[in-house]
Amino acid sequence: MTRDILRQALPNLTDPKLLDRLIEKGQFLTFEPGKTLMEPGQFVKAVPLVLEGSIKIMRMDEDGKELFLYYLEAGETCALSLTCCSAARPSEIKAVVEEKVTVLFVPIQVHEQLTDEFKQWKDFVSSTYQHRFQELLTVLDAIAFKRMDERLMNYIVTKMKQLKTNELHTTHQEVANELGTAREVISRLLKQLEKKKWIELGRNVIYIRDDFEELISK
Amino acid sequence: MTRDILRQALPNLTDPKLLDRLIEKGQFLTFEPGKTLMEPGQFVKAVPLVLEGSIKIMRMDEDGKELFLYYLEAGETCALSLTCCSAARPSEIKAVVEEKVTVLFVPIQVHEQLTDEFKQWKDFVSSTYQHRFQELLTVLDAIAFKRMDERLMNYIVTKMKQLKTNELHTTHQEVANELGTAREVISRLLKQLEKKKWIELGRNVIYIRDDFEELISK
DNA sequence: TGCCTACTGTGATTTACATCACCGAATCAA
DNA sequence: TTGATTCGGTGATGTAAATCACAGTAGGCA
Repeated sequence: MTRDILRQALPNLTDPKLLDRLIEKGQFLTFEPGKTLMEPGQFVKAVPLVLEGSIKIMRMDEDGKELFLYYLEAGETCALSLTCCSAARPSEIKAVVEEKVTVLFVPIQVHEQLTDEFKQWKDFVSSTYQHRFQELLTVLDAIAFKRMDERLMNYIVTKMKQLKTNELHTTHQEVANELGTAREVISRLLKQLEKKKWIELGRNVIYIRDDFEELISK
Repeated sequence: MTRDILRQALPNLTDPKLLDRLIEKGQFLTFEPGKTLMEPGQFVKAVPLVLEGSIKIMRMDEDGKELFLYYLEAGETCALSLTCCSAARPSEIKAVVEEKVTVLFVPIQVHEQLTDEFKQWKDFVSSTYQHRFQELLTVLDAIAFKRMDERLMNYIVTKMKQLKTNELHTTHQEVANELGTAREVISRLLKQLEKKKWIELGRNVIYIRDDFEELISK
């Protein structure tokens, strides 16, 4: 039942009236991995609430270069959608499904009513802003102050945790895109990690040692 | 009268009850240029509302390198303060007075009451988040996708507009700090701009041609 | 007046990363 | 099966920026 999915994904939203409204006014949709949900320039007319799975959010520059920002996971919503809809501005980001997702789309007008009527919703939105702000600052730090090898290692850890696995099924090209660099750079850095025996490389797959996170933090 | 200052700085806050509360519960303070209002690690216990003047907000990394994020100007508040207080986390940024400021500090509990009680305040906070989000994304783009010469030119334009002058009284070192780079880099890039006759350099001062902005945008 | 310090200019060298060029190996599709 | 395509490896070279080194100069102040 949809109500249970909502409860599970959003334990902080307990008010039955709020849940009723979300179920009544929102639209439940599911998407397969790889599906692009949002591209720069598109207008946002609903706030997406992720109930299951995850969505990858990226920033893009004029000539198509991209940069990974963060994941939206179950129970989260997109601060950028919130800002874009409210300001009636086109999206500044690209959103691609990472793991099969169930999303509840809440129309922007409904979202605004809910903000006025339900403290729980207001707090949820506010904590979303806070969370995303923190994440943006982390990305900023990485780009401004860290070298690519460190960023790559952090990327691997993030992906491992997010997908709960220590085999990443991806290509060097894809990793390079998400870190906003060139394929060769990633290939070379991965090779270095392999030489240190911290990972093993296969075609379309990176096997990561269980103690990878401890290794990099020292 | 303080009420008039508030009205002028914040034309969107018209509700007399809201203004009364701000005046009654908030604390008005002024600071001189150069004064550091916030450093990383400090805790925030009040939301600062800038009424006059401006404050420079910077991100810092572990070894003290800094990076200019944005200015807080009259009528604005700091989204990071909002997130830090609410989450009771230490500040992640440094705030330095740029032009003599008058600030109204609103204690965090009062801010939270106001959010519940006054739609105008809620909207103000929400639009602050949106605005800052945009600005953070702009900074992110600059660092991720632009070269230093372009960033320097944008920096000059921003400063010119913000201080409403075409003479910047500053040192190359200071500019370098704010852009997170080395003094020599800035000196060389400024020299290039001088060779192109877009600016003139003096000791502690950069004179900028009136049509600088048009020049760089072509 | 003269010294000291802060600011600026500039060469030389190093570094991280980007770009180019190309190769072989794995995989897919006809 | 074979030809094409995608993926990964790696050298060579280019480039923005960081770092080092040092010298000249303007102002502050003793």
